[in-house]
Amino acid sequence: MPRPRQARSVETRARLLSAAATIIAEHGIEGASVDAIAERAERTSGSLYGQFGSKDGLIVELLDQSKDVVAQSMLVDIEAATTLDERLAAMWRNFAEPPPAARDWVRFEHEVWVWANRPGNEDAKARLATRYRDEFATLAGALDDWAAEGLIAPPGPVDRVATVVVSTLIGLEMTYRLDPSTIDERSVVAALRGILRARDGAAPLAGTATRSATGET
Amino acid sequence: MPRPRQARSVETRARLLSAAATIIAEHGIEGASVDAIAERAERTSGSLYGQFGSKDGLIVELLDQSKDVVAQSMLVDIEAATTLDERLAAMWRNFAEPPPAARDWVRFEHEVWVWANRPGNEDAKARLATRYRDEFATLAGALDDWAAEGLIAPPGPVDRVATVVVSTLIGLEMTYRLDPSTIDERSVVAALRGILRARDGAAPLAGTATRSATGET
DNA sequence: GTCTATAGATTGATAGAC
DNA sequence: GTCTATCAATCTATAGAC
Repeated sequence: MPRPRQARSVETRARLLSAAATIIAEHGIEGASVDAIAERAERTSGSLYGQFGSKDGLIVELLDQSKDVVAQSMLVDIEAATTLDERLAAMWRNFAEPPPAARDWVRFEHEVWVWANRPGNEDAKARLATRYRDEFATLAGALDDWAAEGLIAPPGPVDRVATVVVSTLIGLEMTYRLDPSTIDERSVVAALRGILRARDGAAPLAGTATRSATGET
Repeated sequence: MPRPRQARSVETRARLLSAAATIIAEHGIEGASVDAIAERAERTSGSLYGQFGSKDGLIVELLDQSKDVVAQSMLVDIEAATTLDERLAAMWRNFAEPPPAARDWVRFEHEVWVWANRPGNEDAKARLATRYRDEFATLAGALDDWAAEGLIAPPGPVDRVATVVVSTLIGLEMTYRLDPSTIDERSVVAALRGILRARDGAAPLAGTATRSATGET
């Protein structure tokens, strides 16, 4: 592993990674040439090879880094929300309309998913799978809390349900990306409530709601 | 057999399309060279340009064709199933483990989605969006029937719910593709039941509390 | 660690014969 | 409509100076 000791080296690395994320988000992995990445980072291709060894080396590094960017943004918004519906809506909005800083990374995720799933990239695929599992586990922790509060009654192990929830959000985001008019927040929240078996509260079309009985099981 | 010349042309077109779908499924759109496609079709690149004008022309044609292949396979399985759970499971299996004939097309769908979402391919994106909408509408018709039978109580317009259901299946399939061990059929069916507000079984719907089939937390 | 310069291979696309 | 032959552009990666 290369050990950048100088400040300039560290900055070069960061610049290259950032430039790569942006260009890949726009043109895809094969469409992002090494020269184009280096130019945007105000460096040269030689510098890129010095830092990452190869183009694939840079992609893998990028793949590991994107984890924090995307997940962290979502967790902050979830914590800020108070009601269940607000939390679910916050999750959705983080997928559908992520903050500008995370926008490129969301698009990058799609590019890297198809890339990692192609033959020859099994290493990256395994790495990406691990990363996903970590994020599922994070949400599972939150679901556990919500279940303890009596807000939801997950129809299975929280790990499994969390995996389903995140996968659902990914699929919805894809459809939304293709044509935003086909997905509305209300429908998404209703779907998530259904998956989580949310109890009463402000369900869009659900019937009556007495109120949340805490100690009931 | 009339018009042997035309027949050859028709076969060439079909061969090129089939070869392209296979190679793109494996190597992606940019990774599938015109020469490689032509070679697999036992033709030459000149033939490809004679038929489709350009590589992008072929992709668009492929995009339109894939519609029937994927959706048709699923509808057949749904009709064959009798109970709601069987239908939902059949839908999932068509995404997770499609029949060999459709396997390449599912992978192609992912490749074409990221490609169409990149700047410069807005035409293809609009075309793909239309195609998706058609498929959503098809499922919406089925959901209408199920609702009439009292099997489900969709929490919104069937068009919206159908869109959410298909999107959910797409997202689940992506996670499954990355690591099959993270998704099990039981969880998927439970999620779909939740989204559709399925009646009977473990969920009395209109009532307040859904009966928790699992142990408590 | 980063630069310049360039090698070596591959790409999408075209021209013209048949 | 399909083939052969080929071009110009572009790509990843390397070599060597500093």
